[in-house]
Amino acid sequence: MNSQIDNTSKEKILRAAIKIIAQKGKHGTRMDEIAQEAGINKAMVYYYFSNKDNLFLEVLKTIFSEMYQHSMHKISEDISKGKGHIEIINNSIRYSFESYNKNPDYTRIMIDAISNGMDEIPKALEVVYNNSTLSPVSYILNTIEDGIKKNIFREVDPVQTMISITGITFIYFLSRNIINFFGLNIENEEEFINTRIQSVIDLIMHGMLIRE
Amino acid sequence: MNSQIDNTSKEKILRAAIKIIAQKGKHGTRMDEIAQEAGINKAMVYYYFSNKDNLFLEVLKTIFSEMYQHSMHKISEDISKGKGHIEIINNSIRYSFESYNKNPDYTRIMIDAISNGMDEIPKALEVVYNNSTLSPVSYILNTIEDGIKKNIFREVDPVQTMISITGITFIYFLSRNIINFFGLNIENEEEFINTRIQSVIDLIMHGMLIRE
DNA sequence: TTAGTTGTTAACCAAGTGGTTAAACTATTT
DNA sequence: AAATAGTTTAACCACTTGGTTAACAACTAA
Repeated sequence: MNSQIDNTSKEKILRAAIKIIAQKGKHGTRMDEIAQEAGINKAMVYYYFSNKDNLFLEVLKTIFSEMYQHSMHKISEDISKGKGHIEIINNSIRYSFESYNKNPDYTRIMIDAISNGMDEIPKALEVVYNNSTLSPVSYILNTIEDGIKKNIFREVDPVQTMISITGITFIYFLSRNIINFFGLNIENEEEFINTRIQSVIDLIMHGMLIRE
Repeated sequence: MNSQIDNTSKEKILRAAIKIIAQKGKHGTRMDEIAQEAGINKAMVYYYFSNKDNLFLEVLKTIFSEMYQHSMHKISEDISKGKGHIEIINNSIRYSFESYNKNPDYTRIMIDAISNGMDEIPKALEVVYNNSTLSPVSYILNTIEDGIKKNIFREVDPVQTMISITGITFIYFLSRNIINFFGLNIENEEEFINTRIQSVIDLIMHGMLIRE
């Protein structure tokens, strides 16, 4: 109902929870600390979110749906503009980078939830997927499949390629904190990410495109 | 000193800790639970490992050094056998898959530690790196660089490519527990991993090799 | 004005939680 | 056999933690 700045207590708690959970993980996070970060009494957290598990579920729902919507919006815009297969794939890589980079807290929580195969994930994804059968994943998959039919891409396995693209875009944000062990010393991160995007697109396109 | 079955209390605690920490993360793990899993009194955990932080550090050291040694051994064997650039890269991808697949507990703890950029990581890596300046990473890097000079590989950025290879091999083990959201329903995992390895090598090689 | 609903707080509690201790038990050394 | 050092345990403790409660304020509706 309140699409204003939404500075309600509930929203403040949610934002505080995201911040703390990103730092310390679900188990490492204390309800008291969330309340403190939000600047309100701990009882309020229970008033609005019942318990820790439920709060965590709401956090996941928020994260998945926000990230989903960001990618979904941009990709479907490209498709409706009639952009070509190559550009759609390349842009989807860019959008993923944007998304992960813009929301490091979201990314951290996602990694944690995914790698631990948390039970909450299916529930969180329900919210995201229940309105449409379409998703960024299905868009990319269709683009790859169609690109193969039209002799733009080699006969790669679309699902495997999809997984590979996800991994190749995800890895930097997963290992951001220890990236120096790759022998890197990143001074300007924005610049680094741009060269990384170029390098990823270069590798994937040479990997997928038909040789002439 | 004891390279036997090493069924000492200390070793039992370490193995129990790895198992529990993989399941519940560092913060979610209770010292009591580790003791119970190891079948000994909790005080023994403190006797051998002082405190939780130190136990966790020892766990990380064990994991990193075991995984490091496995890859290191296999890659340097290939190099000393005089294998070619392409085969070295392809095999290193296979070895990573083997490593991650054989030790899911290790992989989970690694992901957790890396994504949270834990302070213990540098300390844990010291143990691994202090004896030699060589590492699996440096071997791959050198192979890529040399392959470019010899006109086998395209003029890719070696470090970026190294990161990409890491991501592409890692992603399945990161998302293993929610892989069905990619539209997959894996019945025979061993078989799946083999097709995944093939697909990864195919994509990377087409991405790297010079076109003729 | 008043009665109900919603939002907020300080104080509280039972169940853990990491960590300790003192005593006992078991090799090993002299 | 006695002293020494290493290993193991039950019981303990101070403190934290998720969750509750009862009273109170503030807004809303009649």
